[in-house]
Amino acid sequence: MAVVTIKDIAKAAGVSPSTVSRVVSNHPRISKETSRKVKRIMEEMGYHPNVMAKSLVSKTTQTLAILLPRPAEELFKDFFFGELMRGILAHSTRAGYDMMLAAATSPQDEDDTISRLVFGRRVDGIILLSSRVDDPLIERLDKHKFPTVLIGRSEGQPHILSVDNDNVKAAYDATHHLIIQGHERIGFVSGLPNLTVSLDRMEGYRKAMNEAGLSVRPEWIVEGEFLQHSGYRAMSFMMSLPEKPSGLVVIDDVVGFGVLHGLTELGYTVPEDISLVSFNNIALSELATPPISSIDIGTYQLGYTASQMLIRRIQAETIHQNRVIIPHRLIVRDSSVHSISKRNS
Amino acid sequence: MAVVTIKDIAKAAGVSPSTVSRVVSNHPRISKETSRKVKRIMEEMGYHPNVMAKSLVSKTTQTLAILLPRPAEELFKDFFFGELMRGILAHSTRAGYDMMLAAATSPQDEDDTISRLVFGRRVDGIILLSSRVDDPLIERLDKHKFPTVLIGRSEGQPHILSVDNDNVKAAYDATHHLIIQGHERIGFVSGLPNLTVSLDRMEGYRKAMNEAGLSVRPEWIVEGEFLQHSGYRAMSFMMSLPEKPSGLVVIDDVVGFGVLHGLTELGYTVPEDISLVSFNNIALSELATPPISSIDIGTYQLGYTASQMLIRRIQAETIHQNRVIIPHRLIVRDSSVHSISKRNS
DNA sequence: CTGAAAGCGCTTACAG
DNA sequence: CTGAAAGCGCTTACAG
Repeated sequence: MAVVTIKDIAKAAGVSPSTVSRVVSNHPRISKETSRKVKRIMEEMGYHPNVMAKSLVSKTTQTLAILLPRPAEELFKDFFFGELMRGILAHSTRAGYDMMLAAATSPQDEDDTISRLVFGRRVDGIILLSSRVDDPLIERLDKHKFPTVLIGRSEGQPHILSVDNDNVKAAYDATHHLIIQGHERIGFVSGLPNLTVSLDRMEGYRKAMNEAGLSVRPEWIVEGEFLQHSGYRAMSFMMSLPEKPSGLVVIDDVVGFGVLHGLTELGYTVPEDISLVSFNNIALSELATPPISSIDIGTYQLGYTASQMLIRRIQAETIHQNRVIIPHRLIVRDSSVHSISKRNS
Repeated sequence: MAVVTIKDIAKAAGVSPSTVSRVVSNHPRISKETSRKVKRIMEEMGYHPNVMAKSLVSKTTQTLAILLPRPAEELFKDFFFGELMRGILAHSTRAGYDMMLAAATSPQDEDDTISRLVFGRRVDGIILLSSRVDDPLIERLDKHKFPTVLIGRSEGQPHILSVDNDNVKAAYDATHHLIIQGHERIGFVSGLPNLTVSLDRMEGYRKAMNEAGLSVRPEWIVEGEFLQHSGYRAMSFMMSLPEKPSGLVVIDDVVGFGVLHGLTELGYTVPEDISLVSFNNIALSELATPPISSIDIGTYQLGYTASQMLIRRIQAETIHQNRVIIPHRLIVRDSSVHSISKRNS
């Protein structure tokens, strides 16, 4: 590729590089005539401004980064992630920002990545996915006042920008839904215990159970990862108990798929034997057999809003709320309700 | 954030900026002592090299871009994409490259994005997803000899680097599998006709049908998008025909989910009434009811290999094959086989 | 309305 | 082993 610089254009147009630069940035005090001529020459010679050089002087990169949580490998297996990306990209593209995807394989690696991207001034802001309890990273970014938006929540840094759901309430609603269907033995298939989302949903589950005066057996609570695999395992464990739950709240639809598959395989019927509600409402939940009841957490909105807040912050606009809660709603499907007429049974 | 530059370090260490630069890049002819001292001071002052400045002089960015096909919005709805990204990121991260995600909303926008990223020298190479027939973009990149890898194939530029499946053979295999199960009326639910993957799979389908002496009715071929929605629509159309197919080859698992759901809803049984094979083998395919037979196209490998080829190309290493074909294999599940004992029927 | 000059933060022959 | 100088491609006060 031939590299055409601003100097080449200047020479060809018989003006100074300063003038070319002003034409490129549509500076107001440039004569129409000069502007037209320079633009024509840029076109002819195939000029494209060097983004790096521009960044260096403007000290801005027009780029954001999404930092994938450590086990990025796993993350992508959860389909929830794609929807989140859609939301983030929709807004950032519109606002003229490029998006960088940074995967970190180890904590050490994560530190290096942050150093490179953030302190190396490669990006203007960063979106953090999946908040862990006591995440040192959040503290580090916060201390340096680097524009950051967290999807989730952080206990240590209450003033950090964040977008989240009310996960306590969401889990409460899911559990309550099973309770009013008459279930008394309700289990909870959770995610990794170091994720705030796991803690919050657990809390909502317990709260609903307590309020209803139902007891929570420790063996009805199983932790795992966000993989169908985990759902399968959790299910086989619970179904081996002398006193089995009759309803399950499951941390994620993919895990829910695993649970459902396992139950079917063991000959149980959903919802007759076991009722099921999970979270995230991924596109395939409604296509499961039976369709899975799920808490829609507004995944796309979550991403869109995160991008919006981050860009506002970068552009030093006033931000009215440091913490935005995206509303959730329970989508009731056949996996949790007997009374809905089964179409093919 | 306080900005510490190489000059600050130089001053504090009592050496020249050149020396600091050499320490940073582990230049061999720097005394152990100087190196140690400078490193200590960098640590103390919190020095991080400015990536933009480095790029400007080195003319390399250590960054790749993935250009999302135009309707990126849709793409993310297909779960296949996440797996592809996993593969791409796994390798690129390992090789020390950052990844940029570029979404283009319109053709115009796509051009601007390319100009900015490629000609603005913001990235060192680019991975193109989803090859369309006669894609002008491929030609443009190829003409400028910009390091590019295409996931898919391009008729116009046979020498461009590409990673692909043998989609003709894959569809042949899928169709043949139905044929040896005794099906004679087999339909094909395709994707958008401007994608090479749609064309190739269609060809394989026709080929298998022809070889077996089976006729292909035009109404048994339906085109749509890669969404469950499309599967649903295709299915209702075909099931309204006087002569319905008894087997279906479906371009994508997500579409397959839609087909399956629709069939179940209409009271058909799979595979007894209709047998089904689709492509991509996404994680949830095996959890469908019944589990969906699918051609595993090695999605992760596809991404991994693309990244590998691109980085080799950038680093000017010898590339033995311009075009790499990732092998596929048919995963037979209950959706296409009567004889497998149904666990719960 | 336009140009000359300085500078963004780094690297790298060229000398020594 | 180390430094001074030039330069990567751009922008932006400062003059005029």
